[in-house]
Amino acid sequence: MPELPEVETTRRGVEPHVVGKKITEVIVRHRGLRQPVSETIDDIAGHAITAVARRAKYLIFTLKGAGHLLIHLGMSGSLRISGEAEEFKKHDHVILGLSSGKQLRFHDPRRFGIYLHLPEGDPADHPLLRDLGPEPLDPEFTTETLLKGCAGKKIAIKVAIMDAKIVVGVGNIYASEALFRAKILPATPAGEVSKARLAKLADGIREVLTESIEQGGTTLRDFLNSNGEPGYFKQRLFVYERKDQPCRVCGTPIEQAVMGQRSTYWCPKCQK
DNA sequence: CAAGATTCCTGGTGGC
DNA sequence: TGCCACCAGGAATCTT
Repeated sequence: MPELPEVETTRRGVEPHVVGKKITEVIVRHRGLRQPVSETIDDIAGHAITAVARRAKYLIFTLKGAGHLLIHLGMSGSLRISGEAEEFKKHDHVILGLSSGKQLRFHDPRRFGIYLHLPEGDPADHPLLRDLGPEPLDPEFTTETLLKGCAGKKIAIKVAIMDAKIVVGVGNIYASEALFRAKILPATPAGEVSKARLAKLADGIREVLTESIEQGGTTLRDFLNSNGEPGYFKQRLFVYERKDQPCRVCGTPIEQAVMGQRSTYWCPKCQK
């Protein structure tokens, strides 16, 4: 489900409810995520949450005196603040009771998510984070880094910008959207896109992610923020899931094909 | 190596 | 209405 804007929306929604609060209780209702929920997860009870950060599509909770929590929402995960009296939903897998009396619930029907406790060390050194590429909204993401990532590559540019070693956070929706904004056909081999066009693409990636965050992310089917509300960026999508519908710029029907095993959308007139 | 395919899992949708 | 095939915001791990 969630790409960078949805994860950032979640971070911003959750942060004010958890920072400064102590974890009073840990309830694990289903351990079987993409990796099993950490065996040491119960040890975080009694410790306060001091910060909530994001790296790529991961959320990192800093726990005073108990290391960090590393959470990934996978394809269908969400974090929600709820009252302790609220009944558990079917796929509420991990619940943290907070000193405010509220709860932070991790809900994930498909269980592709990750919920790990890192008792010690710098989370940036964890194998899941260690080899990640640049953050698209940080200054380290430049035309040069994108050029370096694409150099010599025969894979479609659309597949390349979804590769977390080249740039993180760009998932299937925003890959198509960024290419539309940069007027680049998604099937173009990554190594054949000129530096000038990669500069446009870097701009497109930054713009589409920033605008989506401002709108609270994209709700296609089931994404809800930490308050249970949808994101409003869907109405601003130019191509994603708009096969055969008229291009919002030129009216030409939007085309669709599978690239890198994922549905890809583009306008055959606006994009070259 | 790079590139492509498969895998984990549940739920919603559309065709018959 | 039921059944079934197919598809879905990710990404590690296979095979080719």
